[in-house]
Amino acid sequence: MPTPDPGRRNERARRAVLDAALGLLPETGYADLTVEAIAARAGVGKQTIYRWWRGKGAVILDALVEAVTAAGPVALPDTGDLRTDLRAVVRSTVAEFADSQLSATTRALTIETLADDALAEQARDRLLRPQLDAVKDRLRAGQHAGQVRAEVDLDQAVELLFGPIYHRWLLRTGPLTDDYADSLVELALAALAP
Amino acid sequence: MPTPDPGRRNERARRAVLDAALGLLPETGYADLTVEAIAARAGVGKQTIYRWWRGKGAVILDALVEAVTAAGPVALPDTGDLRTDLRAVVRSTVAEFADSQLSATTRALTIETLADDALAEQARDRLLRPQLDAVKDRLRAGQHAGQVRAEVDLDQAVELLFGPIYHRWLLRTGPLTDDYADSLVELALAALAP
Amino acid sequence: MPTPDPGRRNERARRAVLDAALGLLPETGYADLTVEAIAARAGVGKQTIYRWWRGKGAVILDALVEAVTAAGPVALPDTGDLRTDLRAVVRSTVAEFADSQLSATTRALTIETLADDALAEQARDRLLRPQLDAVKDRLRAGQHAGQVRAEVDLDQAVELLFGPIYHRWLLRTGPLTDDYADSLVELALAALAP
Amino acid sequence: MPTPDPGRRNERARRAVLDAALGLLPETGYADLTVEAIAARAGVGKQTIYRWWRGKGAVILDALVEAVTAAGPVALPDTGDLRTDLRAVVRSTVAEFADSQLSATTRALTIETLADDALAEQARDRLLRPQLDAVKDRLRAGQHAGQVRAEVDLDQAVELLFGPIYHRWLLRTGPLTDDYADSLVELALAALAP
DNA sequence: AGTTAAACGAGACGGTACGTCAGGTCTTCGC
DNA sequence: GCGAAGACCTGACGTACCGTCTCGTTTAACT
Repeated sequence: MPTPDPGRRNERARRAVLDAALGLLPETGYADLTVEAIAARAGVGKQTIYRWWRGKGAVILDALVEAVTAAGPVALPDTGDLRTDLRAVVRSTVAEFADSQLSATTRALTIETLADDALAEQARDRLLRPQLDAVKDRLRAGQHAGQVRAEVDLDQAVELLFGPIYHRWLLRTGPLTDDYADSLVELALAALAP
Repeated sequence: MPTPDPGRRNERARRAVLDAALGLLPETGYADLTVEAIAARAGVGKQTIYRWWRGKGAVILDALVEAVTAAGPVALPDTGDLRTDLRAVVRSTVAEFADSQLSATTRALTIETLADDALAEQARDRLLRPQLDAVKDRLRAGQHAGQVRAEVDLDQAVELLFGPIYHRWLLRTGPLTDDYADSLVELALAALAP
Repeated sequence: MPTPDPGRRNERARRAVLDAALGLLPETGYADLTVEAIAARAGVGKQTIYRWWRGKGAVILDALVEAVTAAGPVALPDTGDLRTDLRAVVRSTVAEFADSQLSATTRALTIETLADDALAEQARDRLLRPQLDAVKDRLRAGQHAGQVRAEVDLDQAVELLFGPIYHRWLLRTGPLTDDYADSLVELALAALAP
Repeated sequence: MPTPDPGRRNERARRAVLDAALGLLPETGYADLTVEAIAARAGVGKQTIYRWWRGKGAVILDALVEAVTAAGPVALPDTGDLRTDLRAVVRSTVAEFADSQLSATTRALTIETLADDALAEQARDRLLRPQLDAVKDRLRAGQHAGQVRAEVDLDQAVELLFGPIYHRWLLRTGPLTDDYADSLVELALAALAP
């Protein structure tokens, strides 16, 4: 089965599949989402899906990447005040996890990610990395400005900011509110500041 | 067909199911684990599983709770030095996530947890809470000893310690080593110290 | 996959499948008959069909055998006059092939028979043999009565009577009427008579 | 999209398709023969097959007609001795059905013929009729020579000769040997002779 | 000790979705 | 504009498990 020729790919079919997948996700939930349903909704043969994707996980990932990249490049505001900027990004991240609609999507992808290493890599590099890198860049600027200790590993700093959110989201150990976001930023700043 | 009588439950069957589940998990991976396979391996009728559990997720959860509880009550050392004690617990947690065998189990439970709220609660309360509470207790002691700021929310403090590990584990963004554990503790201590 | 235990077989499901198959056959034609449709019509899972039969051919065969056996044992009249008796059986056979309903069934089975040796054997032994043997018995009686030459091979005699019908049916080279049946009997008798 | 212009037809493609079909037939058996496989083997697009033929049945038929007509016009020997001449043709027909290679082809065509009336006509007229007519001609000569009763319907006579062979072949009720052919001729002659 | 009702093993059942295969149509090139 | 190549939609294939439902067969509590 020689890989199919991407040059001959039907763009309409591709779009229809991605749209159908994104549309079905909140309706049925990820666990009950089936390739068959995506194909039906998209008006596409199942084979057309299996020709271009490895399964529903890959479809969802592509759909999300598409949706995110369509939103344009990620960039953090740099008001000069690190606290303000971090509050903005952490608040919006917390809100994203709190939103049941968006959260469903994240949940879907996380499940698939846990079961498929190749997919996990893709999700990390194509979806999350740009987000995380943007934060990292802002922190680097803060480092140059003397608001973050020079010896801090910025990757760890990013994880310090977002890891607790994942923890609370996965374990449902507390509310995901703006207040929570703010106090999280305070803790993180305390850890990073000179 | 009301709830079956737990008094008449066959202990041997229960054990066989839990053992079979735990045994199959690393062999097939969680996604490919089936109730049918568990029943076959356990030499048990499928109905016996469905009589006592809601599905494979519930079986796995029970199996893990059993395994953990067998290990005895959780308690953190209190050497008086907070840094030392936290290093110990964070190192061991990181090691647990790094171990591919144990990690598979965690992965399994996380997947099920993401797809089933009731199960998530159970997992949180019966499996994780004891762990987290132990750490929280140690931090409270530190607070009394003046090593942790009084106004710090200890739940958040715990999340600050373990959240980054989840982040790194889920996203595979870096190595899970003792060094990493130590520097994580440093960051956290910086955040918590007066 | 050790053969399933026939003792546990569900008779209702068996009947439903056979009835559905027989009912669908004239509606869709054999070529367009699908296992899926049989299962749906019978209100049965596909697996239940595949558990007990090798495919649609085997189902149809069973259905026909059942239908034929239900009609009771085959026996030719023996009026003493061989010509009369043969005319009766040949006429009815010709009529059977002429009838588009019955013919569809025969056609179905013949197709499957041509593509599956094991099925061919079954069809021959369970469906046709009784018919042919009955004729053979009648011819043997004629032989004893001196109406058929002693040295004639009775199997060949039977083939001489029915072979031409198959020929005309397969090749559609002429009408299948009572007149045809009668003149066929005349030819055959001329061949067999002393 | 009316019928394509036969003038522009690519002869090489036509030949390749027919050869591929004939070559694949004994390898895969008729039931498992696919248009896709024929196209692949012939190095031809599927559409090229569907443009010129209605399906695999039509391809096979054309291939066989081609093969037979290539062998030149059919003619029966007329040695003056009807028995001798019939033995020759019946023996060769029996041998043809006995040969597993040739038989596969006949089987293929018979299946298709049973499922497609239009094809059945074509097969009868273009493939079989010449054969049967040749025998009929020889019988007519015998009739003129007084070896066959005048009132015998020659079409039926032909069927009397070949029908039993079909019967035995379809039902696998006995061997297809020269001896069988000879005794079949004897029976037929007994039926036809004055 | 004998009775009886439940849990048990086994596995057939009606279903749903899987991932594959081929059918027949449509589209894109190159000649 | 035919022909090659092959992607497309369709729909059946045969398989794997689901969770439910009988079946006898233990097994353990109550006569």
